[in-house]
Parts: sequence; structure tokens; C-alpha cells
Amino acid sequence: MSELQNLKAVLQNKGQNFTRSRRLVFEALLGGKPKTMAELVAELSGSIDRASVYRTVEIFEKLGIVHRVNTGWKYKLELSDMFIGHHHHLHCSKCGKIESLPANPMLETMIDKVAASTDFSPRHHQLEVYGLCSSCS
Amino acid sequence: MSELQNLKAVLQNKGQNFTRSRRLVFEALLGGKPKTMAELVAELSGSIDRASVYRTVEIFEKLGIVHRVNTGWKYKLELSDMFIGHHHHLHCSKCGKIESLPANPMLETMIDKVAASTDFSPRHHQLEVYGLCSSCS
DNA sequence: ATATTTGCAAAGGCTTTGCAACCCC
DNA sequence: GGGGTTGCAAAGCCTTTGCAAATAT
Repeated sequence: MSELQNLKAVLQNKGQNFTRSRRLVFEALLGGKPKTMAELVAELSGSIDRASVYRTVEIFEKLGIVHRVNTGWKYKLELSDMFIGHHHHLHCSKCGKIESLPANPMLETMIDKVAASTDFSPRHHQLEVYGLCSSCS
Repeated sequence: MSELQNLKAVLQNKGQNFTRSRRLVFEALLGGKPKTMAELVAELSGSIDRASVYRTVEIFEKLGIVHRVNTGWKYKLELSDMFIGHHHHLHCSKCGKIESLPANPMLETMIDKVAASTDFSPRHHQLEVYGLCSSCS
């Protein structure tokens, strides 16, 4: 099933329409690195109004289609696990580059275990590693 | 050594003055849960100007005295490991409450190991777990 | 005494909102 | 056709900045 079909299914499942704007925002995030809101707005300017990008991202977050990656100061947007698989991030503190850190099954298990040992009911988690990339170190 | 002495030492070590405002911002963060910038500004209004709170937090972040906790949408401020020890957070997706998840040595080791298996030079990390707290689940 | 820090006020950015026009089902 | 969605423009926040007065060493 293509990602677009998947998006359409998720939207319709939740009673949301599959519109042109939503398709474009989704495509802008597909297959790329996490993007800031400003980047997204810039990339789509001419096609979609700034306000609609915000509104679309908001809906995508509520539906779990997109999530925010904490970059320390700001945040970036990225498609959720459903579309690009669970993973973590490596942030270069010098040049700001973000790389993917593929999820390690043992690590995931241990995070789940530690989280489950509390009186919380854990649902998901985010691990961000900060350091220097190979070019900067 | 009291926390204030520790703060003073860190500041002077980096050539920064130990001022009344900085002491007050530090005290506002001491022994509490992570706070938003707005909470901090409100709590200190009357004593310190909004702009100075921002400037103080900025310096504290550069010196590693304070760091930001990603709460999904916004961020909160918290004293760094140096003052309150390394730990992670449990976020309740319903009521927004944040609880501490004490660092588990095995988990820390594994995170370090996974991070070190890349071409990054990891320095520190942040793990945020989202779910429902005992009152909300 | 001198360099740093602070308050004030204003500017700058980013995000949200109201409403009429438009689009999707 | 009718409810949901979008563009536009304006309002609302949050954060940063310039500069003179106050403060720390």
C-alpha cells in the first residue's frame, strides 16, 4: 500500500477529509529529514497558505500522523512511526544536523521495561542523543 | 556544598557574575517541577523583568546550569544533571503532569552503547516517555 | 572605576483566529 | 447541498533587542 493510500485511510478512518492541502503537506514530509515549520511553510508557499499548513500539522499531530522532534531550542516535524518506522535521533550540537538512530530491539525492550516499572501507563517515547557528528568532531 | 554555593562557583568559573537576578531565577527552579518560561516570568514578576529572565535562562543554558525539557508542544525549564541528577521524564498525555523517571544504570549503559555504535560522538541524551499517569488511566 | 547586568519599551517572529469563499463527499 | 477546509488579513503571543541606569567585582 502506498504511503498516500495509507494517509487517506487514516484520515477517512478518523472522519477527516483527504484534501489537496493535506496531501501536499504529507508529501513535503515524506522521505525527508525532519523539517521546521518555517521550512515547511516556505516550501509550500504559493500552493498553501501559512495558516493552513499550521492547521494541517495540528490535525496530523492529533491523529498521530506527524510528531515533533525536540531539537533543543526549536522543534522539527517528522512523519510518525506509522509511516517511517520507530527510531531515535542524533543531533550535532555544532552544525545542527539530525541523523536517524535506528531503534535497537534490546534498547526498546529496556526502555519499555523501565517505563513500565512506574505507575504510569507508557504509550510511546522519544530518545534524543546530542553530540558531535563525524564532520564536526 | 549548598546549591547556591555550587551555582556561584559555576558562574565565577565561567567568568560570569553571581547576581541577585541569577540567584532568584535559580531558586525559582530549585526543588520544583520543570516550569514553563511563562510560569517563571510570572513567579518572578515584581522582582525581575521579563527580559532579564529570558537573558538569565539563556546564559544558564549555555553554561549547562539549565536545560529544556520537551513537552511535545512547548518546553519547560529544569536545572541540569549537575544540580538534580540525571533522570528522564514521564509525561501524562491527559493532564500534562510531568514526573521524574530516575535513571536506571543498565538503561543508561545501553543508551550510551547504542549511541557510541554510530559515527557520532555522543555527549548527553534526553528520554521522554509519554502515557497516562495513575490518576488519568 | 570599569565592565557587566538590568529594566523599560519597542520591535520582531511565530502561531492562532474570524470570516467569507471554496472544496470534498 | 451542506459541512468541512482554505485563504486572507489581522490579532495574539512569545522572545529578542537597544540603550540608559544600576550593579558587581
